[in-house]
Amino acid sequence: MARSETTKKTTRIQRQKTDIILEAALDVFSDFGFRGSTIDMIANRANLSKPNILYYFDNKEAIHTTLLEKLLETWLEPLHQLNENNPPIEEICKYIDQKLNMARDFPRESKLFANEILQGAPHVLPELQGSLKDLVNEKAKIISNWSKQGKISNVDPHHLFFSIWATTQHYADFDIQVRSVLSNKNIDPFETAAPFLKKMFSTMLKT
Amino acid sequence: MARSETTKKTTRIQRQKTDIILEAALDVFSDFGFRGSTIDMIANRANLSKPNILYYFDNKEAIHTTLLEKLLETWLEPLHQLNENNPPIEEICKYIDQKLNMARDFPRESKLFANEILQGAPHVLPELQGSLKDLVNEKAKIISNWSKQGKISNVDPHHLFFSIWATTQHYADFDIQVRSVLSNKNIDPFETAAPFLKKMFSTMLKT
DNA sequence: AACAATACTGACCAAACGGTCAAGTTTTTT
DNA sequence: AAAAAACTTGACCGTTTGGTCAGTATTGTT
Repeated sequence: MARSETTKKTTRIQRQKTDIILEAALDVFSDFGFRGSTIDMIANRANLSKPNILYYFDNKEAIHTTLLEKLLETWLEPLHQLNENNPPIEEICKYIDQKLNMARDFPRESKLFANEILQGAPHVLPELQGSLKDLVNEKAKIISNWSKQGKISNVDPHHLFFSIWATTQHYADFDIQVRSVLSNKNIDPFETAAPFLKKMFSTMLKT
Repeated sequence: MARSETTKKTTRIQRQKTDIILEAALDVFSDFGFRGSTIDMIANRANLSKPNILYYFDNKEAIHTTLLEKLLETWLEPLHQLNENNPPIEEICKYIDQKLNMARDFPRESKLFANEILQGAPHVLPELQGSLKDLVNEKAKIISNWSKQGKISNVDPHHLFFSIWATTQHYADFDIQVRSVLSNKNIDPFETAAPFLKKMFSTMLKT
């Protein structure tokens, strides 16, 4: 147990330093993956000593786990908002916008998550099979209902979600490839991706 | 330089052992990433001793680089085949099929590539900015021409490619997530993904 | 001011890891 | 069959890395 956890009350310094460490760790982990990152790298980035890092976190994995837990909450939030009673295509487009904005504004979180899934989700597999699966199945029913009611075309709801995740997160996770391929470096990939994706998905969903 | 490289002729044993090592290394690297893999892990998987591995390859990075080079060739092959003179939507669907089959049949290669790009493409950045960019731009012109000729709708060719890559590779790279979310474990994600994706892209491209 | 609680660090340790090498074994060549 | 070439490995080395700890400094409390 980290020494700081032995005290009951969380002090001002504990909150500050914990935040600084997590911020630095997100930088490092998202760039180099879990195994590619060292506590020293995190310490340097945070301007703290290595033992000081370990004063606040039990070990390297505890930092990683804390980041992943925080991430999962915010990651699923947009999907929670999908509302059956609003116009279907508007709702889907809103979801796409939110996911794409997250890829743009939180690329480190996206990469951290991608790294975790690529390695077989060693830390978050239970969550995938639990809360994520439940949430997706719940929202998949909404899509199915819309289809049955003739409000949108007939599509496999799961593959619809997979495609939205894949296409939006791609701009964060494969950023280096996207920017390498685009000849005109002044174009912001995210700005041009938004209308493209919304057009693609809404065209498919139109009856 | 690896001792085996000092000899001019490549012997039977050299070819055999090199293949065995690369096969084992692909297993390991795709599962744990470059930094997460050790030469010992590769040696165990290959049923060889660590020094024996290093008899055939200078160092760990040389194994990795060899794998990436082999990978890039086959990875780009399907795009090379995109032919301006065939029916556009058929050609795109054929490309989607090929990419999806590669994700299904070579998931390790897909993960290896994803890992490399996620970390900022430290080993293949020149290729991304060179041959990949050139190839994509060449094929993007074909898409543009089809659009101008009214054969397909107006779409951004680059984002079209990004979306095809993202959606097809997603089934290999995020396999664990896909399977976690799907409630019916008997469904093969790849089988149901194929018609979904072909429908999505062809609907968007129809004029 | 004095005391206690919290925060911090230099020095250190053990394990893991990439890589080397001398010496031995197997295969190929003559 | 003998010599040469190619192949293999146990033992070893230096570095990196995760983590510990005793002691010091800072902050908060009375």
